[in-house]
Amino acid sequence: MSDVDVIKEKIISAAKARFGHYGYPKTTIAELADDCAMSAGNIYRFFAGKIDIATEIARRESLSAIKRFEAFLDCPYRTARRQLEELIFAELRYTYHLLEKQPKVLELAQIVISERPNFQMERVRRERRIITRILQDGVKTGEFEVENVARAAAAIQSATLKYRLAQLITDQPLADLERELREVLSILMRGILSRRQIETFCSCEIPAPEPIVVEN
Amino acid sequence: MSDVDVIKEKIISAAKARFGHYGYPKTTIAELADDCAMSAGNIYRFFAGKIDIATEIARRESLSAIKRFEAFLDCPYRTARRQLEELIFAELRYTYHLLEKQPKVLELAQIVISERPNFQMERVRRERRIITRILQDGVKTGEFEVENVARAAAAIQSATLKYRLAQLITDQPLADLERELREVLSILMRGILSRRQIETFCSCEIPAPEPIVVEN
DNA sequence: ATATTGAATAATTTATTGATTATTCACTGC
DNA sequence: GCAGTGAATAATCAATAAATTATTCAATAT
Repeated sequence: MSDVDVIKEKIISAAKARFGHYGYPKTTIAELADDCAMSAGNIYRFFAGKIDIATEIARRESLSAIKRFEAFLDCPYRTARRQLEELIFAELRYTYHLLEKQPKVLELAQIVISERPNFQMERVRRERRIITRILQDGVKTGEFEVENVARAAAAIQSATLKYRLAQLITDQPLADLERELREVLSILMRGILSRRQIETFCSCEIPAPEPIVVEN
Repeated sequence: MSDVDVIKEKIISAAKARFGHYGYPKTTIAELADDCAMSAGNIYRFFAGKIDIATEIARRESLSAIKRFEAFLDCPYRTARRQLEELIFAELRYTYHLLEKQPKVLELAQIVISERPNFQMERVRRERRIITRILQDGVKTGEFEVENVARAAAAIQSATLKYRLAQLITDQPLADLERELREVLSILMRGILSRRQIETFCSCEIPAPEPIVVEN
């Protein structure tokens, strides 16, 4: 890690702490500079602007979440179906808890999105790639049967959108959302499972709630 | 219609015109009163407050839209599936065009929702009732096969949420959204059709785009 | 040279004020 | 008594000023 990178990390780290505690607007560049024992002006040798620090933090949070979800690809579940269900449930629970326990994260996300409109695109694409991968596996083993994997992945992503933005759309409690998602997935799964699989269809492969710890 | 109701209508009518043209915030009670040839204070004998006039207008718009969609229940489509598909597509197109052509409607809706948080509840419930009805019909004729009609209706409503709030969630053009919805519905339908129906499944029952005129 | 500073400037936010507007209500006319 | 008024009050909004903050950059230190 280069010198520059070390200092960047120091700034990011100070910003994480302050943005998380006081929020983005209440944090000043001068404070971050103080935390890093440097002058305000010097911050600009490492980041083009305040919003870019926030964007970098959001990017990392987003990447770490995605990485967490990508882990489901290596998880040896019995079925692709189970894998897909676990993935979407994990997303619901993870983001729900994150936004509930760390309200400043939501604020930061909203600010970054409004200033950098295509920030979300990367995350959406990455998430879709995970879904695509699972679908491909399922198709290969004959578990799933879809005309076009890419389009099906997009459809599944859209159909479960509510459970990734839960708190922005509704004030239903988590248990409610989980019950609903269970039903949505049940129908979606039935919609992509192969005829062979449908014969033995049951709607209960979906995992029960379990506590999730939100990392910092 | 009582005297009071007549005057209420006059106020509503003036408000519709002004809210639609200048927007809610730029319209004053004094102007509405003028339009109705009465004093500002007198408005309050008919409505508890400015926001209540807006709420009544929004409620009517919402009811008229729902009524329009309820008409699909009487429409003699070949299949319940087709009926459901037509319904959701109609909702997408209708609200998309409404919000696109009459931006003040969106503004009004957002204001009403923020001031009267459970305003949407009635609409959501009514819409779900339509879906439920179609599902019931389909189950009766053996076209659909679902464990629990009410829960399935809720699931279908959630899974297609994006297409009822399109402009609030994405900036995709209508054609894009229609293509996506086609795929979502294709999967959902496959997920609720009975085994018998699945045998002859095709993914093309969904109607092609057609222009929709937004009423006032 | 390169890294850093801190004062200067530009942009934003906050506070303050003065309108404007929503809402109430004592009063008027029927 | 009921419908309606309009002046009085409360609440909100818009404009301005004041203060703070982001950003730049000439000067300084390493």
